[in-house]
Amino acid sequence: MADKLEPIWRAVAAIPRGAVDSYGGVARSAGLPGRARLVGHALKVAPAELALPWHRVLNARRRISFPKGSDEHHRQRQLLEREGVRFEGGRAIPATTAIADLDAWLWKPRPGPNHE
DNA sequence: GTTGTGACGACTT
DNA sequence: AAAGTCGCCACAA
Repeated sequence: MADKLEPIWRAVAAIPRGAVDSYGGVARSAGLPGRARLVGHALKVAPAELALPWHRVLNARRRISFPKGSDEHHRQRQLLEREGVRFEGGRAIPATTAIADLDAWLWKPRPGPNHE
């Protein structure tokens, strides 16, 4: 078994339900920065027994990488929606977006007394 | 060895 | 926004 694929599979398995990650993000988590394509390959050849949440991996634009209209595309979208991920204009909105938005609000430089 | 392809991504037009 | 270009590298022919 290729040693490179195992850390990738682990990283994918670690994506929480309702969340999504990108191929590049998974690659970095696996200690293989710049190897996004390898992640795609790893998922393609992943043994079914691992039951990986492969559907939580999208491309950097948070879009499904399969051609729109393909069976795989539809299957992935259905699996994501089943766990609370919504789609707007083909873009995936993770179930944890509310938290991400709050985080952005907390960090956004807003008008008012600000001390550095 | 060389070439083309690809579940990708960052950058530049 | 959309289309190129380039870097990445495993794999098949």
